Amino acid sequence: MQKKLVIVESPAKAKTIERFLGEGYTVLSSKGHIRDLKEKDFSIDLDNNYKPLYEVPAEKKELVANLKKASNKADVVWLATDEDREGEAIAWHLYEVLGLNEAKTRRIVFHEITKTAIQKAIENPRTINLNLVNAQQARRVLDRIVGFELSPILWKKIKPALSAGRVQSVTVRLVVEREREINNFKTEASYRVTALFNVTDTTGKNVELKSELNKRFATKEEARAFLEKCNGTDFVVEQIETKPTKQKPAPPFTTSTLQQEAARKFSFPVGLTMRIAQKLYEAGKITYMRTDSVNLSDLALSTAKQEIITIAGEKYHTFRQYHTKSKGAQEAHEAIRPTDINQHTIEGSQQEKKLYELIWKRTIASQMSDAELEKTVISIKISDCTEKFISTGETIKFDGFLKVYLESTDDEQEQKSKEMLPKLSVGQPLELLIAEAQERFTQHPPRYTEASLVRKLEELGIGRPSTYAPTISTILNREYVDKKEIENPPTAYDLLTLKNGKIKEVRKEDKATVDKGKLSPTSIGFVVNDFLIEHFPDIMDYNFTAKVETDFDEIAEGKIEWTKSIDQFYKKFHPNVTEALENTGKKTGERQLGIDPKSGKPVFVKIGRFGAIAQIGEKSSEEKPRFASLRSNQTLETITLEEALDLFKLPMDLGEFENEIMTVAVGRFGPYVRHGKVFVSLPKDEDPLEMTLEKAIQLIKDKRTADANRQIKSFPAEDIFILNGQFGAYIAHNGKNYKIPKGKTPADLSVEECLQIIGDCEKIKTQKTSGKRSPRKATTKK
DNA sequence: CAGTGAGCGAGCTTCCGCTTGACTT
Repeated sequence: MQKKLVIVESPAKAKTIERFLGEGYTVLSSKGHIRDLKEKDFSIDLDNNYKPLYEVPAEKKELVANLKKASNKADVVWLATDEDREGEAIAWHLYEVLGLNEAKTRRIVFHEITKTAIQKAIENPRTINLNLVNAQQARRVLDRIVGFELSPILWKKIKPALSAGRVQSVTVRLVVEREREINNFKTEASYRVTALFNVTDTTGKNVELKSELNKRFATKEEARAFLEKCNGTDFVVEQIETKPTKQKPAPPFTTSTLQQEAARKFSFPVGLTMRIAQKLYEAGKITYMRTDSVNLSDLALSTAKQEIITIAGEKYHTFRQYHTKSKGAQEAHEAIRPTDINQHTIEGSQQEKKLYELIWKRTIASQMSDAELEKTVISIKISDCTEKFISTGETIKFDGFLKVYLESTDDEQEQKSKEMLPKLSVGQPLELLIAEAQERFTQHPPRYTEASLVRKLEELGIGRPSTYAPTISTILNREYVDKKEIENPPTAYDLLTLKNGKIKEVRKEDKATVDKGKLSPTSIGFVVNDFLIEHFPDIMDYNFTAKVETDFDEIAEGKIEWTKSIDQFYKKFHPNVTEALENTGKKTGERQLGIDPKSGKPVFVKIGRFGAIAQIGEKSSEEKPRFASLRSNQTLETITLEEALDLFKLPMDLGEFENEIMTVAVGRFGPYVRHGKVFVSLPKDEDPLEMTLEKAIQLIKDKRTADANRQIKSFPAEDIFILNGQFGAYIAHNGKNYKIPKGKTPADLSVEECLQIIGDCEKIKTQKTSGKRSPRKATTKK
């Protein structure tokens, strides 16, 4: 019997497919790319027409060896990698590295994992599309050129270990430009007028009606004048308009919409959403989670239909086929959906359950009928006024998909109440109970969240489903952007109230709010961004990716050679690199804030070796300048002279406690109090400049009790301590930490048992390290 | 882990897209 080998990208997919194919077939996976440009080397031969120098990375050697063994034994090898640029390239690398030949190799693709789809694919093989492979090589080489030529410029001109790239740098740009919009935003005040009426409805009952004026007033005087006009005048129902509207369900999830909705509904960071989705995928609960497609398989469409009819009835079902709108989508997979649509819930962690149910609801809702609504607008005429009061209401005539699921919105404005309005008739009078004119302020555009930034990237066609979450991690790890709580101070506003014929004015205050999980640029982020925009405007253009994608498409269609396309790019790009290296000095983002009133010396802020610093005095002067690091919530761009001068008040002596001096200062890990050799971090909301001796003593005392509780048991003679740590109890000995095996009660351990555990751990460690090293050495020898 | 920013130089850092583990005391 013939031996048949199928290679796919994902192990989970391999398992499923093996089940469908049955006897005679072995299905293995490549786990993504098996070969790439060398990790730490430019690896593009510029003297040899951009020839890429590929290597199998160390961690893939074993896997490749196993694939080679299997393919040598096989009579036929099907390369079933994804149907997109990257998938085609993986197939080609497999072909090359495994030493396959045309006679025994078949290239197949499928977009859904069903028995019929797979069998059909097996029956319709093709050969590897080298044009598509070359489009991928162009993509890969371009990204390497951009990343590995730009990053070193930043190391020289700004700070070591920074990075730049086609995707990450424009991502940072989005955050930087939004922050500047916010900084330049001028809030404007206006007066919003609302009214509460008493009215008799068509059944003769007395009811209340809320209404809002169709105009806002720019000044308090105008608002007051209007309320005076309202006082004692007549109000009449002028018009009642009802119109039916429809609401459509949202399409099934793609990676980016899943990330957005999990963020809105559960506040999940995008990385968490992906980790949970990966678990669900590996357990066979959902289809592939890195996709840009909204397409559902025929099987999914028909089971969804049955399910909807069972749970809600025939009229709730509407057959819908969705089409991807996002730029550069490659649609190698289905939308994200439950593999088994009959299953409404699953077993698993709370987070897994939540995410699964969200996916289930979204999938089901996407095949349900439109919701039918009726919108009612009542306009109220005010005697002798051109302005009108307007009441709007909405009622659901048929819930349709709303029975299951409603997509959330990012809109932070208060949701307008969608209540039912009373039945009234045109011409009837209303009695005004209260009218209020409230001062409102325009809001600056919102900072991006992880998820809203991903949405923007997708909109611009920048990045891919597999890179959205990692890109966010990169710009956070490089400290170009910060995810932190941003406090909005309380805002005071004026409120005019007309009641019982009198107008009263009060000053009120909205509570302070805290923005959580919002992204804002750091000082480094600002400086790197400005440098790149100045010298590499083409790369930093939001349309750069879209432009190169059209080149890649032409390569894929065989219209142009990939090396020619890269050459055109490089000939323009590289001179910019040389120019930036040769003709620019250090870029520090230096800014003079003013003069220090004490010394009369100038005060600067700039990027130093370890980040943003403030500086008093100049280097050239006789006296050395003084330096102080900026706090994590300050940036070069926004810090004021006063705030900068405050930084120099630290470290500050607080006084003595137990014959030791106490100081307060700000270190690498934030503000702290020091007492001799003991350090204690300040609580989050505590301002170091407000620190007193009393508060500092309390902090030290608190730390002492915490330390005492930390210790479960100790054998000082043997230098063994059983301590409570972040991840539970552990043993500390000779400067090292050891895990306590499961099933042991930490408090009951004896010295002997502890020594036993320490001995065992040491043994395992040496085994692990030697075991890992030997095969690697063996492979490198070959 | 709780500074640092004199200057020099060696040696290091870096991209995007595919994929899944190993692993926290």
